[in-house]
Amino acid sequence: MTSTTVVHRRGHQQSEDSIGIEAIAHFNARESTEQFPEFHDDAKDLGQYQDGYMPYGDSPSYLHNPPTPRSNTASEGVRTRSGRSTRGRTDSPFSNGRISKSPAARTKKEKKSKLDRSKTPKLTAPLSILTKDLTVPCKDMDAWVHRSAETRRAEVEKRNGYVTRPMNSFMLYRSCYAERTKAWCVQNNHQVVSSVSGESWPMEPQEVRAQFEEWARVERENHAKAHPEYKFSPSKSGKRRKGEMSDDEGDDVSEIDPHADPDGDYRGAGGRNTRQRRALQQQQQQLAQHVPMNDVMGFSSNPYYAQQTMPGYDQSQYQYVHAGRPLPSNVAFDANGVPFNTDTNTYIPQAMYQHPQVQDFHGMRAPTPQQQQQQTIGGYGLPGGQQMMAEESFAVSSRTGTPSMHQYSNAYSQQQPIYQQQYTSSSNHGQQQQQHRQSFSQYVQPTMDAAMVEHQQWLVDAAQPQPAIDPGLEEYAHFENAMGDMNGLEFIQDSTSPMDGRGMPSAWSNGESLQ
DNA sequence: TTGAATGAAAA
DNA sequence: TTTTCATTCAA
Repeated sequence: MTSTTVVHRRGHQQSEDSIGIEAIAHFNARESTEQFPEFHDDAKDLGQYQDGYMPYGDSPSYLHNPPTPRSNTASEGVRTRSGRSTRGRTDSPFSNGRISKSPAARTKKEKKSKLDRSKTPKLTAPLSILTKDLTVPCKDMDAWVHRSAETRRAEVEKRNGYVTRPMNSFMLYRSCYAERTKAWCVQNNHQVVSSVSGESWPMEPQEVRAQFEEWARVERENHAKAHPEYKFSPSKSGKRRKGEMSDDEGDDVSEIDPHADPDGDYRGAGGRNTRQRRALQQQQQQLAQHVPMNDVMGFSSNPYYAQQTMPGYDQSQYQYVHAGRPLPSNVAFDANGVPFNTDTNTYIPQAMYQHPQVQDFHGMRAPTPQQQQQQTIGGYGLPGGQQMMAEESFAVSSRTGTPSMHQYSNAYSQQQPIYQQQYTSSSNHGQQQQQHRQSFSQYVQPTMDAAMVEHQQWLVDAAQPQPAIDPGLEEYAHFENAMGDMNGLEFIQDSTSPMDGRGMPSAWSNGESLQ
């Protein structure tokens, strides 16, 4: 059975994709869910194109070569390490600035998200925010992409000579937040990480994505330097195209399957040369020092972060949920409002979160964006590229009149560009800045509350056993007899005291320790 | 999971 | 020829 994915032209339902976001979009949701299907694809491409492209478009200082936008890649002759630029197809010399909509401009492909969404939390905000206060660190991607050629070659050695592809922006992003995502989801499942990352990625503010795209560019570059001869050559093992005959050549080229665990740290393939491996591990450990993302990238200058230091915001949230911010997904609260992990039935260690910036309540001095930037980006001792990037992003965002339709069906994103504009443009005027910040807070406030409610609801739902059928329904009563104890729902109702409830629904028994 | 790149079908 | 599409593969 070939796993053919039928291409439904009609955007019959993007639900699977954007539904997570949709759930958040209290603002848009009410209107029509219909608007998405048709516009989704186009809007996506356009939006992405702009978003991905513009931050670099004007970049005077950093490589003239913008990273490729999205689907329509390589519009600028991207120099791939393969030497041969992508001029095979999309790189038509003609398509100057124009995305040709030709014959059957189709959605690239229906994606089959094979992940059971019920096991993953719906994101109400990007991971950079949701996991902001987790003590679990982000990976230091800057150090990662700047690995020396020696290190890179050593890695290859470790893989029996297999040269892996450089990570693209999303993979870097995913990697950066993997641990945090696991912590937040309280699951150690790479599929969940992928899914959550994928949902979060389009919600990330431009600065963040631009930063990862920049890192991806650096990664490609350094990868090329380390492996000049490398050329991506995917195996053709896949099924043939339409009319292709299926005859010979079914040879699978892949004899080396260097990877197995998609998520984790690579575990040595051949396990040879222990000494070398060990040295490498040390190297890697040094390189992969963990540094909080906010500090690394100055993301705290982002409105998202700024807003979380708002007294009003924190206060209300703090009152609402004791942690004062979105919590990991498998969190529920006991009768006293103390958070505990529904997965393990244990209380959540305090260390899991920084405590809300209570000091901000009183002192309430959120650093200005400039301060943040200088502290974080400038102080990080980078080649300066990042600082540029940040500035560019701001500049760009200020001329981005319209947020891309697709990616933001939620209130955050729709507001963000607008706010950024004000936020940035007023950076020289303390008063205005204050004012804007305030207004942003006011605007976002209800959103965040809604998000919290949403999340709370999710937590509650998630904490329930999975029986998919509301016991309250009469219909269920009928089925109950018919189905008997088939589902073994016995333990359901002892939710009175969640703490002593032994059996957790299988859905939560993801097992797998957190390393 | 997204994105970069490939090879081949389709226009 | 150029554009579109299905695939592979990075973790």
